[in-house]
Amino acid sequence: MLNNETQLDQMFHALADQNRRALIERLLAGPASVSDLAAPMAISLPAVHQHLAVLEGAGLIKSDKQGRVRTCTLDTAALTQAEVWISERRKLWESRLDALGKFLKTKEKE
Amino acid sequence: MLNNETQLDQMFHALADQNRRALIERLLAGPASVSDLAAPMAISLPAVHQHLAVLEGAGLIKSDKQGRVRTCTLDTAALTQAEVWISERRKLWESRLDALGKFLKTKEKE
DNA sequence: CGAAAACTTAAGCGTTGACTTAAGTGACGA
DNA sequence: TCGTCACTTAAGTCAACGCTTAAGTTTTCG
Repeated sequence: MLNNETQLDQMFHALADQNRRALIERLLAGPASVSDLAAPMAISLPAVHQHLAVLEGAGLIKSDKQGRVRTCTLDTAALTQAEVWISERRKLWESRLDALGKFLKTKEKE
Repeated sequence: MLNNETQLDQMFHALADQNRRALIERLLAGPASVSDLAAPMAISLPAVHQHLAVLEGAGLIKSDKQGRVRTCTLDTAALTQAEVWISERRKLWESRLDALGKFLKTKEKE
């Protein structure tokens, strides 16, 4: 398994592109083939293929080829990892702010 | 204000770098000056400066210069936005999987 | 068999990113 | 006042990105 940091790098990098987020958005409606995914997009099919490779590398989607059709599906395990990273830090910071607020209130009384 | 999409692009892009995440991690312990932030890092001070600019552009930190010292602070408003984007999609997908699971169970009974 | 479908690979091109070193700028402090 | 500190700006390098067009490959179907 890959290093955790590298994992996060790939994940956030994958999410930092509108076209890739659009692909995720489309996949929320259910699995789709590469051409289905490419159809509504303004870019070429090879470009979509490359985006899908990035998403799959980041663990955000899985895909399976049957015959000549590759079907892509969302996989939220990775998404959850990103969400956890963010929420842990947000919470830590917010509790720190709370503590600071209380400290300042205590100070006021003096 | 910037386009929401662009906002997410900047945010996720900012998070997709270990050095920048390390800076965030350090700032969780409280505000710090640019040199404080640069000290434990393996890169040059101008490089840190550039990372801070990216973080600030994404709204992840705020900074204020007093005299010759710039003090940086975390700002989780942006973090929350990223977290919301992710969690909305994860939930949507998971509820879709649940629905699918129920559907398949119903099928089994037939 | 042979053509068309559905990718997939390759090569190339212009842009952006993550650094670096060197050279500023403005604020302290002796 | 003058050197030092704490950045800040500039310029340049090298690799990674996102995209394109062109040329494969493998299935499928008439």
